[in-house]
Amino acid sequence: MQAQRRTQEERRDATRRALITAARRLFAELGYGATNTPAIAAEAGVTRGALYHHFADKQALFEAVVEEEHALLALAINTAAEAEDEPGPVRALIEGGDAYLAAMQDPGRRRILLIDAPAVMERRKLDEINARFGLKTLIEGVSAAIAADAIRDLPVVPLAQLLDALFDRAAQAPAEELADYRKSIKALIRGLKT
Amino acid sequence: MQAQRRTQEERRDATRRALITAARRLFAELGYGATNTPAIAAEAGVTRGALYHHFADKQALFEAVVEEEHALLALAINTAAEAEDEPGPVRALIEGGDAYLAAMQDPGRRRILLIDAPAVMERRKLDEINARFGLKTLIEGVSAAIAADAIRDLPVVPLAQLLDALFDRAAQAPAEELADYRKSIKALIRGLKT
DNA sequence: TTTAGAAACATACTGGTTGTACGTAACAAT
DNA sequence: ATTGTTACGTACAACCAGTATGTTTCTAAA
Repeated sequence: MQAQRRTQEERRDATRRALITAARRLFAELGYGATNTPAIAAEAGVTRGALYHHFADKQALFEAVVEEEHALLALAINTAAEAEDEPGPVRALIEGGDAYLAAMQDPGRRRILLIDAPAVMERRKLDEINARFGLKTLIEGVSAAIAADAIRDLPVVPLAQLLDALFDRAAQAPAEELADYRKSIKALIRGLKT
Repeated sequence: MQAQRRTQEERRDATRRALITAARRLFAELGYGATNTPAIAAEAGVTRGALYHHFADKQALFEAVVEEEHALLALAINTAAEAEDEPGPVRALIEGGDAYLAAMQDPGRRRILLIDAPAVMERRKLDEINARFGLKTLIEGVSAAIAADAIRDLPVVPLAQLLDALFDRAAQAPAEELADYRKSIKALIRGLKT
């Protein structure tokens, strides 16, 4: 079969995409440690040479996966948020959290973002990604709520981090207990009302 | 030098201790992934043969380290708790949290318990250890607070998990922001009051 | 107190994995 | 066409986890 002529950028993007997709699949299913580069390359239909041409090492590939997964997650949440009509700032926080929990129902996504990423990536790098995506929305939400005098005046970033921690933990709860977690989270957030 | 005669149990305990201590040092400093068994054995002053005689694999050694670290953590917290005189159940939760945060100021401990353990160990095993130590205390505290009608009636275990998540996140905050985190946590818990 | 057996190690080896060096093919520019 | 550059493929070296096997130390019974 004759290889069709492609521009370098097309070639590059295609194999990068194949690699990231394959890696995401395997990282999600097996975890970072149990996933090896031969398997990733095979799943992507390329050789390890291609992998190490596009990514410095296995960790760099993982970081690319994490970045994309965060972007997809943010997309899912924002999509859900735009469907809602403007509620109060406290309700917005709770509903945003619900959207987050819904988007986190994929076990692979949990494995990558909540379990492996903190262990594999440098703290700084993960924080930076977080700041650009999920946490950013939360900080804005908390800020708005405080500005509207809807919740107590507390340090914004720490409070946002804590709410983030609540949702992260709830996301890892067994599905049948999710409702109880949501109930408690609602109570915790509502307790912040002025 | 003549090897003094030791009982098997003494030999066994001594090398197990040396291995766990050495492993704890290296896991704390380098993380699980970057720590290799030759380094652990060298640091412990034994060979890898001894390591694999006492532990099934690297992961089993790590789990032993986690178990001990959790025990030490619980010990530190309980010691601090007994120094306090009996406060109200809500104050008890907050002060218990402060003791936890104080005991978590060791970066190696954070690395092992909060970063690596969730990624390395099976969920079930880690949950089981948690249930025996830190979380157990929290569940009791939450239970007592609800029984005393000091906080709202919410599902105990989920709420305890969520509070645990709060403290875990706060423990990972930069030292200079710890005060802000504690302030927000206090507000969140106090907001649960009936 | 010798001796058989078991437990506690040490040594040697194997398979697998990561990262690199180097070679080749595809595209780009002149 | 050719020359350089980017995208890959192949071969290799280092390392590491785990195992198999040998050796030493302790235990206990004869």
